[in-house]
Amino acid sequence: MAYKTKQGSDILDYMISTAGKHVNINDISEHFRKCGKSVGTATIYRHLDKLVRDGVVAKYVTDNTGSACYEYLDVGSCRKADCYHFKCVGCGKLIHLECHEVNNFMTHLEQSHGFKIDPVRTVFYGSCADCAEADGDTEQKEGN
Amino acid sequence: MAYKTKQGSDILDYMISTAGKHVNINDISEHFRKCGKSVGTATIYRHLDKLVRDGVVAKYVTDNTGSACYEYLDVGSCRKADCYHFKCVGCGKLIHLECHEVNNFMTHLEQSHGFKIDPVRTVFYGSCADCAEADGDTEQKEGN
DNA sequence: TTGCGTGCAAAGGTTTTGCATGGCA
DNA sequence: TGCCATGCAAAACCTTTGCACGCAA
Repeated sequence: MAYKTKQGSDILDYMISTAGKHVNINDISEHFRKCGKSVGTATIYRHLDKLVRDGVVAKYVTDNTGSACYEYLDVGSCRKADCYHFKCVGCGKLIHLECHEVNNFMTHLEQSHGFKIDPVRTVFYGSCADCAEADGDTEQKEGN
Repeated sequence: MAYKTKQGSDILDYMISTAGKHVNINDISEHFRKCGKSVGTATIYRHLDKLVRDGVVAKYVTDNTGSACYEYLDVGSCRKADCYHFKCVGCGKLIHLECHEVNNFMTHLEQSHGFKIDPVRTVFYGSCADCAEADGDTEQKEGN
């Protein structure tokens, strides 16, 4: 992607406009279709792939069935390195998790275990306060 | 699966024999092929699906490309609640992470943030010691 | 005998790839 | 003008489903 193209900008713009939300290929495709400008699926995949490699966008995979979802990482306003994600399997909410303990823990992992965690890729799954309360601990339903 | 069948037992036996390791559909298929008894893919999926629903086996999805991997949960001898997974994005290895700090951290998350983490679904992404060392390249080499 | 489990193949879905064309620099 | 990006369609992949047959109870 050495060249700056209309499609590339459109895709990035759309990702920025959805910062904090999660979108999948279908969402993006549909958005462009609604706007009258249809962008090929392959192009979307190719650009998203690059954005993910560049650390501009995060890719979250929750299931083999269904498509991956992507999220724009607002690297400017938020120190992404200290920012982890927690996804509630109950209600489907994806929550930003900013917490000193996280960093301490990640430092421990790196120093004692040699594991260098990538915040952009790592998602914690579990139940949020609301869902844990309403649900107890039994099996959860797909809330997505 | 109301009936007890040879295939069902074979699949469960194999899962038990690989306790602590991660296998995918292909591994299972190949194992049976080597043993002379070939089991249909659909059958493997169907049984694994049931085992996952029953909580006997965990299913980990790390990427949309590549197949999901499964792990027998030795609920008897191993406190699965204390067992997390770390996936190296460099070499693709999936590593068991057993560490007291993890538990402390998870407890903190639950008590201070109300997040109850599900160990079976949560996978940490990053670089393992080997890959972090040999870093600098975005390429992946086979580390298995 | 009843009806579930099996296995094959086809279908279903997402993602990737090949190739000719169009657009950026 | 020289390449890169695009877009279409086909391929590649994993997973699920339909259906006839075999096997467990």
